[in-house]
Amino acid sequence: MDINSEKSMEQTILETAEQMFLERGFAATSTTQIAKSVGCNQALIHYYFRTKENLFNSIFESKFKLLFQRVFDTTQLENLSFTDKIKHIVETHFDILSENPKMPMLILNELSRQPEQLKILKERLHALPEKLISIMSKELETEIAAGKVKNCSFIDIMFTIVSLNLALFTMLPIAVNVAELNDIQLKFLLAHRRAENVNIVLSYLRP
Amino acid sequence: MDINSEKSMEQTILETAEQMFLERGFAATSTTQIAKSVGCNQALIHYYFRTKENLFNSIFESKFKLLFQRVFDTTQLENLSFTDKIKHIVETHFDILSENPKMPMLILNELSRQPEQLKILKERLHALPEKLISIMSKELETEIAAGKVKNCSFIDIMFTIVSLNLALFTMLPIAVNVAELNDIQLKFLLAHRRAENVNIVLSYLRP
DNA sequence: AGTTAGTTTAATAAGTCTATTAATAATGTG
DNA sequence: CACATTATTAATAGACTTATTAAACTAACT
Repeated sequence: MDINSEKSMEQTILETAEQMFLERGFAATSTTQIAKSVGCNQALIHYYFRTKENLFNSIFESKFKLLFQRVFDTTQLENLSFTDKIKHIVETHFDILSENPKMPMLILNELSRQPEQLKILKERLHALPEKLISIMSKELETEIAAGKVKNCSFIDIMFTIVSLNLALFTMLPIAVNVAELNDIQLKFLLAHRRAENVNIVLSYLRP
Repeated sequence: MDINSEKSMEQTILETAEQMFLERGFAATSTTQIAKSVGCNQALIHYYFRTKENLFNSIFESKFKLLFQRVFDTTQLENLSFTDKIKHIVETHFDILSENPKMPMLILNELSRQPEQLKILKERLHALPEKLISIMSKELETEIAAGKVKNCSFIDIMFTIVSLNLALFTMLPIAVNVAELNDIQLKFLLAHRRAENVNIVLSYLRP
């Protein structure tokens, strides 16, 4: 009897709902379906979270914050050259998305749908990227001045990194279907694009 | 009295529905809402298209085909150098998305939701990219052999182009909100990223 | 004017969805 | 043990959905 088998109903609902929201999105997931999947009465969902929106937001906000924190974590960057820092950022971002491949679509869909939620997140998290941006921007200037890196802004670099990594995971379900990839081929594609995305960004930085 | 003011009801429904599907997606758009927006009875939607799925698919398929054709059109590429061909492809793809900024999200959402529809489109359109791919792959080989371009596959180049352009438009609603961009700033961002995406791909190709 | 084909509407069936309420079961506490 | 709190269920209200049916309206042709 693991202590986890006594997992609270509230926690089970949260975890089940998260999977279902990731799989089908907010609109296409009903509290009835969640309850059925959890194996409890539908009213219980509303007992714990009152509204479906509440349930969604509490899941979404914590998950988003968690991922956001990891993306902007600077502790692993110390003692790395500028190029290696960039490489590390691309790879870390890629790996976080790898572990949460359905999150990009959910974020894009639900933050476009709920601009209020976006404002809340923005206010709550705006301080997080600052450290990374300040460190990298300063170092980028030095590199540019030394002629080691092409003249560009760190924001543009970030934009490029996020674009390359994000797009891969938003297109993945379609790509897998079109190319009829099996698990091994999928794994290969991911490893290949992970390396390629690093290459692309580093090529872009060459003066 | 323009002859267009006598636009058929069927056409009006198609056009209105297209806008609403683009704006809110399939699940969040009801035939009731479409009818209301068109200004007709809700049963009329079903009279012309029988099901909501039918209506959606006939809009989606024709639109998708149209865009797909433009992306893989090769007529404008003749007499251009390899580098200029790549530049032209990136810019054309970007411009097509610019004119249809909401299509990327709709495609990503609905093709993931409807794998059958994806198979139909795949069978119907698989011949279209062939010409472009064959031309470009051949030329790419020559360039690589001459040491003018880094060793890579055309599929990888395509993947990169689509990623960079697609991601911009999927992130755009969020970016505009977060950065609180006005129309002029938005226009500037788009022009800037259009040029930047070309730069990124061309940098990547440098040996 | 009368018939017909095509268009549009009103009414409604059958189902799902969110959310609430009241009743019951389980658990903890003095 | 008795009481209070918490968890869970059944039942249901009320709104909204897709889709169908039959009736009404419109325009064209004979």
